[in-house]
Amino acid sequence: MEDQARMMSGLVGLSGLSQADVGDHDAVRKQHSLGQPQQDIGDILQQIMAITDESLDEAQARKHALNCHRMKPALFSVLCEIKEKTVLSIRGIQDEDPPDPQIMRLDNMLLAEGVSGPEKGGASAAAAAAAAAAGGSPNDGSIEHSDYRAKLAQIRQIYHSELEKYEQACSEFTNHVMNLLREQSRTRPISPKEIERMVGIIHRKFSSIQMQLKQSTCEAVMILRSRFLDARRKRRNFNKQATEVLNEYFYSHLSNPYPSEEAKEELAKKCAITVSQVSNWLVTSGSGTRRTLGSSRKRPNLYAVKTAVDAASVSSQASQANSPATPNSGGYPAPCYTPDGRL
DNA sequence: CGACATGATTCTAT
DNA sequence: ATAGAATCATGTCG
Repeated sequence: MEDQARMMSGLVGLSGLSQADVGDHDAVRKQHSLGQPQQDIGDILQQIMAITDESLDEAQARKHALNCHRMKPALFSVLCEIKEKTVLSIRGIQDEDPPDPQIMRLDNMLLAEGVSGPEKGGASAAAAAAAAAAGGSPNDGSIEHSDYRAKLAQIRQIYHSELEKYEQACSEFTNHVMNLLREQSRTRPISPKEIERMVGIIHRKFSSIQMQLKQSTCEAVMILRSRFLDARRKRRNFNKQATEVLNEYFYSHLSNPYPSEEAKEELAKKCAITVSQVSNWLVTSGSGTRRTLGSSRKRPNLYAVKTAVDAASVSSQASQANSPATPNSGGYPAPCYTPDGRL
């Protein structure tokens, strides 16, 4: 409202009309009806004030008429002048746009999971999957892994296509608004700064959509993880050779079944399993052995291992040892089952 | 299909 | 913090 008053006074100065003349609409109309040329300004103002009450078509026609009006450039420059002053006052309140911490968290997670960021799956993942499918042992978990990768790639793809859609929509809308503002800037003063600010506002509005997208993607990844990487659900028995190696180690180190990291790595490599699997195995087997002698729950097959170890000591090839599924009907060698006579 | 085997995880006592 | 026990969940075999 105050702007309007200032605008009026600006125009007054421009056109030479007195303040009283502009303020008094009846007087303006009277003067207009008298056909005095200076009354154009008052007339324009009237039309501008009334434009919002008109229908779209009418307004459009009126706009065009006003645009062609001979006083338009003068009016426009005054508006610009006024705008220049008012813009200075709003300049301070905007600017800072700290990145949303929530978005940052989501971004970090997506990056960590390999959903966003550089394409690192791609060919190598496909190759790994192919290798796993072709020759991988069914027990080494690589099939699950490749399955996981495939699903992750799927999520990744959906995420990117959605993000693309989002970005397209956002830029389309931004462009639309910018064009609108540019077009309007022919009739009212709009500084580039203002357009920039509007773009910022639009982006902020859109970022909530982006957040939703990222959030649901994160959720999908979490669900996928819990389903696929929870090895308990995807337990696979180790292959024969692996259990043999582990058993052999276990019984030759019964006195101290806590291998160093290097030793575990060695075992893991031999058995084609992970180090943590080796640890797990030792934990379960150890407690199982101590716990189950005499119970129905047999952990490592002592008889088989003993023979395996014996055989290994002769031929250094434990492969021809009795199968680990050796009959337990014969029972365990009872309390003194350790090769080194302990326990 | 049910019982057992077994790798992984969680709980507990030290 | 850690070892060991208990438990869980899935695999395997008859």
